[in-house]
Amino acid sequence: MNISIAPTTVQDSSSSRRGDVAADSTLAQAAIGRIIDLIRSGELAPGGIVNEVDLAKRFDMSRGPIREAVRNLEGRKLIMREAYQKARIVELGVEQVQELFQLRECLEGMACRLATTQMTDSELAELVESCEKRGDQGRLATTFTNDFNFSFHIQIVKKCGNKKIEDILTSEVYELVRLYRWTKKATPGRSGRARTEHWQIAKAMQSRDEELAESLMRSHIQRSMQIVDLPNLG
Amino acid sequence: MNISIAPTTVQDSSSSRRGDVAADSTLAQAAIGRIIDLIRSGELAPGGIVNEVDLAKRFDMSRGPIREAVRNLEGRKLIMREAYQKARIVELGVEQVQELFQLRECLEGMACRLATTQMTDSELAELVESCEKRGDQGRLATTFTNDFNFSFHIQIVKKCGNKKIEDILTSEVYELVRLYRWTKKATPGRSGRARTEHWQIAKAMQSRDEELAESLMRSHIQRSMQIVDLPNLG
DNA sequence: ATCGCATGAAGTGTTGACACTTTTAAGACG
DNA sequence: CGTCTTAAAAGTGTCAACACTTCATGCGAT
Repeated sequence: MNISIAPTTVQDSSSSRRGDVAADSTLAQAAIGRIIDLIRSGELAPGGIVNEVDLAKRFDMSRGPIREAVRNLEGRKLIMREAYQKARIVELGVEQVQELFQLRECLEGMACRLATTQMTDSELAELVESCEKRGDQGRLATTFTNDFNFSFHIQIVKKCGNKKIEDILTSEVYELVRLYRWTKKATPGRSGRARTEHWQIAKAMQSRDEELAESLMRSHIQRSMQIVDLPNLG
Repeated sequence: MNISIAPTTVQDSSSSRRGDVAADSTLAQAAIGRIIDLIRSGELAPGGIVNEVDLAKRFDMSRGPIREAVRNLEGRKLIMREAYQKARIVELGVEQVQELFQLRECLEGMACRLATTQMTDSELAELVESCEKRGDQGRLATTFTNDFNFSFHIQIVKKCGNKKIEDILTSEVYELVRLYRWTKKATPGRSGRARTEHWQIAKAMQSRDEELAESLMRSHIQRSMQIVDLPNLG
């Protein structure tokens, strides 16, 4: 069936299939997308080393485009490296994950506030509805099955009307958050509570209460961080 | 005397002089710094085209490192480009500058709140003092004389304890804000009012009032945006 | 046995040549 | 004259070879 997964990042996502659109016209661009795919699929885990030669061979291109791609990802702070040292996928310690969620909290809080004034009535109705009908997501058999929780947040962010905020969230923050998400499922009952919180936020937005919407979103994100336990790090 | 200007970005700043520290060990790294210098100095203005060959000749290196540098800056969203098209320094329209300030508002608001709990008493005392003694800055004869207004904000951001927020502000937001700052001076009386607002913020922080500090910082930034008038854009 | 040093291997950094795309400008044609 | 075609120029994209740095292995000396 091959459902193309809606990628958080609009431009540079999975390049693997679909050669029709000529979306990734240059190899470097394609490399960016494919490396991100590797990161999302977990093949390149946090702290994992990014070997230019390996990637070049695997993607069947020379090292030039690879280096450009790595530099780009480095600019987005998804990859870290120092001169002549192996590049690594960023690895976040406990405090750094907390920092990330603080960042997300204030950005998404603002996004939610803005979206509350920006979205149309019908869009909001749709948002509420999507919170009410349950169990309909997560059954797509893909690499990222646990993406569905994001869709709510992404819907809002995309409609906040502020491209800068949207950009930082989708191209930097979410990619990182995604890496530390998989343990979340372990906590039972969380999923249902999250859904309730989503519904409350949507309702606040529908009644055009910016203040409440932002506040709810912020505490929702705070709560969601407390669940993420970090297994392996110093 | 050669006062080295404290650069907003710690790592990748001016590489021009000081060959002792071997800070920019690779050419690509050096190129990043020098391009940023070019942007800050205004030689590469918003909308200006970034020519790889020119830069390569000017920096006396091959195009490889230049391309990597451009890719990095592209990742930071300071440079835009599409395949086979000339790369350009990002150019912001009116709405986009507003978006940028919204972003800055929520990030710095959060940073200010965090710094209020993080900074020591002596650091806060120093901050207040630096707001009270006036006319002592801006006399450094450099390319960026009007940087001094930033120093207040940077002091706070550096002490907020959240590296992610600090990073986004210094390596992405401030660079862009800087580009649209020079018209600000035109408004008379603004400078004094800004100083007053800085003092009020510092005072709120000193009395450890997070809520007030964040709120004051947010309105301070809102006000500072309203001053920036955009001369040339569609 | 351990420490230090040489030596190779693996990986990153840089380069100049070549291929492709876009833009510019000149010339042919209406 | 203006417009279309076309060829050169300018700029970007890619590659393969080479230089440099770091890491790993093993050898010999103490």
